[in-house]
Amino acid sequence: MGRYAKLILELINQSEKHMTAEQLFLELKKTEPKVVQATVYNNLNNLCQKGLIRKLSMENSPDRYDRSRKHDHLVCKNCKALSDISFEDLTDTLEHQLGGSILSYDLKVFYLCPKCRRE
Amino acid sequence: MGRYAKLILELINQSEKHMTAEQLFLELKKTEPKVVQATVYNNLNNLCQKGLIRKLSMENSPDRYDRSRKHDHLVCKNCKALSDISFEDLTDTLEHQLGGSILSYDLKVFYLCPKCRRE
DNA sequence: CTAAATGCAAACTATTTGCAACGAT
DNA sequence: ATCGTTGCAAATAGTTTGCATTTAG
Repeated sequence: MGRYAKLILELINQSEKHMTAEQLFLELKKTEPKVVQATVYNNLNNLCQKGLIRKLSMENSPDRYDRSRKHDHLVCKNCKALSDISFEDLTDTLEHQLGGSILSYDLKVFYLCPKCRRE
Repeated sequence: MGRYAKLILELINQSEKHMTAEQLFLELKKTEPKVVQATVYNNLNNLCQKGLIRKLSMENSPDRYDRSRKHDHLVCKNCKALSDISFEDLTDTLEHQLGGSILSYDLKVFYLCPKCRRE
């Protein structure tokens, strides 16, 4: 695994931020001024393929990257703020209802974050 | 509501296909040869805003459009085929676990479709 | 008559690709 | 020497925007 791949993986694992490729690039550039965007994109794709990180497709905004550990997401409908949350595992329930086995699932729960609720 | 908006809405409501903007454009063009892509995009955005249709953000592929009626999605991890499904409503469970109210949720369940399972 | 809808071209954002150079094994 | 990694520039895909024109109420 390349130098940048390691650093990018650390950035993703050490932050709660769900950064976009652009944000990761800017962050990485602070310590690695020579890095270019394409390298970040390439590394992100490699890491996804290896299952080391997870890509989150968002509506009307660039993809964000997240740890690969299984968990769900809470998304503020208003400001789009994204936070990790672990709801009870639904695999059994879903498999039972489907009548077959599933590989995984992606659950985004929309709500109004405390800040937006006060408006 | 404009002429094209109505037709696009019908296309989405009458098909199970979860078409992309491009596919909808091509479909619409069969009967309305003068329509251009930008118009389709504009109408799709309008319809989304009015809550008449739903946009599905997919990983590594263009957005797809779907009926707005609440339901979940089954996605084949292999061929990306997408089908509608209604799992039992989770709102109460999620609200209970979250300890607060939610607006909605988006659930994508990944599996291998019958065709891909045979390989 | 007016506001909304459309066509068209250009702009834009996010991302990918090709290729040459580099670096570590 | 070889192969994966990087930088760079150009290309691409998907989508949006500005503006003049047309259409419908």
